[in-house]
Amino acid sequence: MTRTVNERADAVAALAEIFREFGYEGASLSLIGARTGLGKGSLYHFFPGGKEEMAASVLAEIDGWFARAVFAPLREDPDPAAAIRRMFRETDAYFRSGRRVCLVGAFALGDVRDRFAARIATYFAAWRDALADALRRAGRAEGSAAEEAEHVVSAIQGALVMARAVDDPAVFVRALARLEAGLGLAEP
Amino acid sequence: MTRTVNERADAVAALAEIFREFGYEGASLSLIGARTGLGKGSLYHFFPGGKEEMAASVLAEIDGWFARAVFAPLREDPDPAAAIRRMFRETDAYFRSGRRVCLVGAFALGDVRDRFAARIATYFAAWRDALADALRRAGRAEGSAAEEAEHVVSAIQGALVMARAVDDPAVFVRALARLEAGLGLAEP
DNA sequence: GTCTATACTTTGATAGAC
DNA sequence: GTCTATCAAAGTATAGAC
Repeated sequence: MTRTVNERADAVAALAEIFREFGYEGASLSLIGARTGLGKGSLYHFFPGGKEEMAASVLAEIDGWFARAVFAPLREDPDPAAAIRRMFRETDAYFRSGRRVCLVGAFALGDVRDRFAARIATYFAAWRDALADALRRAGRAEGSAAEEAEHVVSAIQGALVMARAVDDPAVFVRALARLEAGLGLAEP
Repeated sequence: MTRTVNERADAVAALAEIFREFGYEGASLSLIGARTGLGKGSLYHFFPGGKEEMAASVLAEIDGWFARAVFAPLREDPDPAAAIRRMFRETDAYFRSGRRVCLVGAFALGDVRDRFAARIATYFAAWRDALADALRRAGRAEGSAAEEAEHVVSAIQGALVMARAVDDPAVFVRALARLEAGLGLAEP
């Protein structure tokens, strides 16, 4: 039994890795079938909308994970500095210390930008705004918080690009450390 | 006469825009034919290796442009601070103030990463090392110059990703200004 | 050099048996 | 739910006339 997927949630998780590795156009249905161990029949049973619905489901899953694990704490944790430190920890873990790319960023640069434009924009804006909120609650001035948040989110993306480009995950780890230190939060 | 391309160099320039817009897999030969006004026969006359040779030629052209306009001055200009300021100006112009994506970065995240891995890595490493060299010559300590250069190059990439993701080129302009100011170079 | 026509493969997607 | 068979369309690439 080479079956690796038993329900839709498993399928979405597997699809995420496949899209990360091969991109949207590069992930053919035959490749997806081989990787998930699911035939086309099963795939279209889970995702009647075909490949586009598969990718949309993956993006929704990513969005949901970040909303729960990162954005919500940034907005709601009574200790905003702790929430920001947690953001860096979760980000490092999620991106496997630079060995995993950001699918949303890859889609933003790639051929499917327009197809998922709304969801891509929402993901980045939500991250930036949640971080700005935490910075404000931690005592930053309005304008400074917004600018700093935009910088951190965009620099994280850049570190993922460069880590992958030069094939050195340490680039990402160094960037996270530098960004966190640059915010000058009190240690717990 | 809808012909838009008269020689190989024109074809490479047109191909660069097409790959930027649609990605490698998304740029089909029929699309390329339609955009360049060249038939398949002409395309295979210019690029016997097919699409892969087209993309490789584009990457080589980009690499060459940056080497001449940015990397060489960073290494050779007797005034390293001026070369760094020039780097920011050229980068802003090249990426159309955030309206153009970096094809090398897009390839690094995308499905063709492995195919062009060597050239992608070289581009990023050359930029980082040339900038570190200029920073060193401008008086930075060894370790600080390398770290700062890595940060600037990766943050530029991230700003391009985010500008595209939220569809706001101003993100890129703000990032360049912040990075340049952060280097604390004397104004000319 | 450039075009048209075409070979051959793979794509995403559907239908129907079980 | 899952499989096999199959579809039409699009993919890259080649051949040959001009």
